[in-house]
Amino acid sequence: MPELAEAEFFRKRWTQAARPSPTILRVHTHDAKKLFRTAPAPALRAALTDSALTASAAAGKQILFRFQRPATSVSPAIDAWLGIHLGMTGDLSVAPPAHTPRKHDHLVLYTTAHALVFADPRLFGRIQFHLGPDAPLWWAKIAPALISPSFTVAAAAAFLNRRARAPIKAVLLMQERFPGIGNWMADEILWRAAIHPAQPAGSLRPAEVKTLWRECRAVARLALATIAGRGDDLPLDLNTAIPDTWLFNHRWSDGGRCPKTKKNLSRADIGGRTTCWSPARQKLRKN
DNA sequence: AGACATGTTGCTCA
DNA sequence: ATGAGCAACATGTC
Repeated sequence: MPELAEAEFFRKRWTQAARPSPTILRVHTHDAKKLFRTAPAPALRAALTDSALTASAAAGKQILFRFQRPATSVSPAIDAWLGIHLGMTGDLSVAPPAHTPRKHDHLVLYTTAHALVFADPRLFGRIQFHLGPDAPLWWAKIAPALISPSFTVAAAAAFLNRRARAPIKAVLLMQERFPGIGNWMADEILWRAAIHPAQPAGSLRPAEVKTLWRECRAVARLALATIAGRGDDLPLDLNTAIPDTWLFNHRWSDGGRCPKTKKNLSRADIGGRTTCWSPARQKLRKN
């Protein structure tokens, strides 16, 4: 599921649920080695048990939760960080405190009021774990957010030049410069910017690069405003949340019409992903 | 039955 | 060394 706005939605959902009773009484981990590759489950369980969820953040498609436990006469203080990447099918939900873990519930944190559930059927997600007063190194190295002042048109232009021969669609999916953009956001951005997804990144004119940069920021802002919500526990239904004036609800199957031109949309594999665009407004330019 | 899926990574080849 | 392209990962759904 998750691109940047959904990561923020899920972060809020867990954080909100933990607000009244932040202490984790019990931790369930499912035997999914793949998910816990860099996070030894026993150490994670030991650190999180009796700790309180005290802070959280989302960056790109990554989510980070901070857990703290003050020192007592019998145990030292704990400062632990839980990183979650939701992959393609990951989901953070909130269940009653008596929740019995289901087949794909790989991590469940129990408080007095709730069970915080991480489920992921396809196991493309990642769980990371870090001990210490500072956030982990991998978190600090995530590229600047699209909506931050550090995401400049110059930085975007330089990156496009470095990836000059790759289709612009593939370049927008690169997290090292466009954190949080996934398949549907990339298509939405290119559609709004009126740039053909197969256009080589290095062939964009300066005005097009600027438009692309502006639409990256606009779509990131709009997606956050439309999707991230307040973290309530209603199911996240993007088809309902996202207006039909976006490309989003028209892109999934053959036969869709462009909301701007009313002409037929095209679909093809570009940059290794199914891509949808409006030929009437996104023209491939041969140099 | 078969195609397809909102993601990443590790491998090849240029 | 760097970049481009692709298979692989694992499971559910249409």
